[in-house]
Amino acid sequence: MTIDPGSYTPVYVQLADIIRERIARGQYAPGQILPSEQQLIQEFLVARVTVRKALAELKAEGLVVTKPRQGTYVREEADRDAVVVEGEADVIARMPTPDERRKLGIPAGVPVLVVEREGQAPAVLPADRKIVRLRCKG
Amino acid sequence: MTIDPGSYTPVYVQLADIIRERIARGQYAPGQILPSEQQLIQEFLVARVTVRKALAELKAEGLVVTKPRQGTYVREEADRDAVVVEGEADVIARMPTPDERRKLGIPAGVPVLVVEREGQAPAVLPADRKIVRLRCKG
DNA sequence: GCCCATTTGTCCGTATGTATA
DNA sequence: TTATACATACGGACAAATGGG
Repeated sequence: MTIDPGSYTPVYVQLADIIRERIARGQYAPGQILPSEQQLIQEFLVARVTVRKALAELKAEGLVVTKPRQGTYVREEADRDAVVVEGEADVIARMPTPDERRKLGIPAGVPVLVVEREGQAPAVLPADRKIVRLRCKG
Repeated sequence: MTIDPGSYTPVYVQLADIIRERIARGQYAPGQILPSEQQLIQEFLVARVTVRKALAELKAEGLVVTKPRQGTYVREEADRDAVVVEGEADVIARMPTPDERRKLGIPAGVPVLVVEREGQAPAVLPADRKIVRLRCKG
């Protein structure tokens, strides 16, 4: 897997694809730190902005998280608690507002689940830690 | 609402906040085109990267979409079809893979809903056009 | 149909700040 | 203290497609 600067596919997309593939293969495992931006620059011979753009893609996908002045890590899947819904409900998903991100501690690239039930205020759940489970009585 | 370069809040965050506010107030309405990057550069006296970073934030939030060589538009909320699920099911949300984005035509900043049912392949639904409606038989 | 200005996309270089190890 | 690492922000350049006249 290598980068072709002459390709019509942007370099940062090619780079993101390569890193995504390495994560998928387990070469970079969950919780593990990725090579630093400098190391990626040297390995693939691209500019820093290009590396950062590739990493930004992976962040937006929720695949990695970056800790300032430490590094970029493969996101670990947390165990997700089930929020049990009995009866009727509508469930939507969307990206959180900045306020919701702060209050719920939601990292970049993670959506929220919104559960709407008759006569109740909508519940906003961080999708990396919650799932909605429908159960019927009987 | 103006930009303070001396603030500890990054300029691009301040700019994103301002534009988000204008969208919320309806100054920029759904479907409407935002000022071009050049216009934003001149209005707020910042560099182009800064404008682009602010717009990237709003894209990641699903608030705007950009059409290459045309402009950046306030995303219009489409009517969402209800996918009715009866019986037991788990519903999760996550960002789509690049493959899923292509196949389902999902814009940036829009998650997918995944419905998992016993003995069935998971259903992957674009969250900007679908909602999951949970129902119990009876 | 053709030309041209506009607009976003991509890519590079450089500099400074600041927290971490 | 020093080196490392990411974050922010400035600058410039070229490509490619759209849209208006």
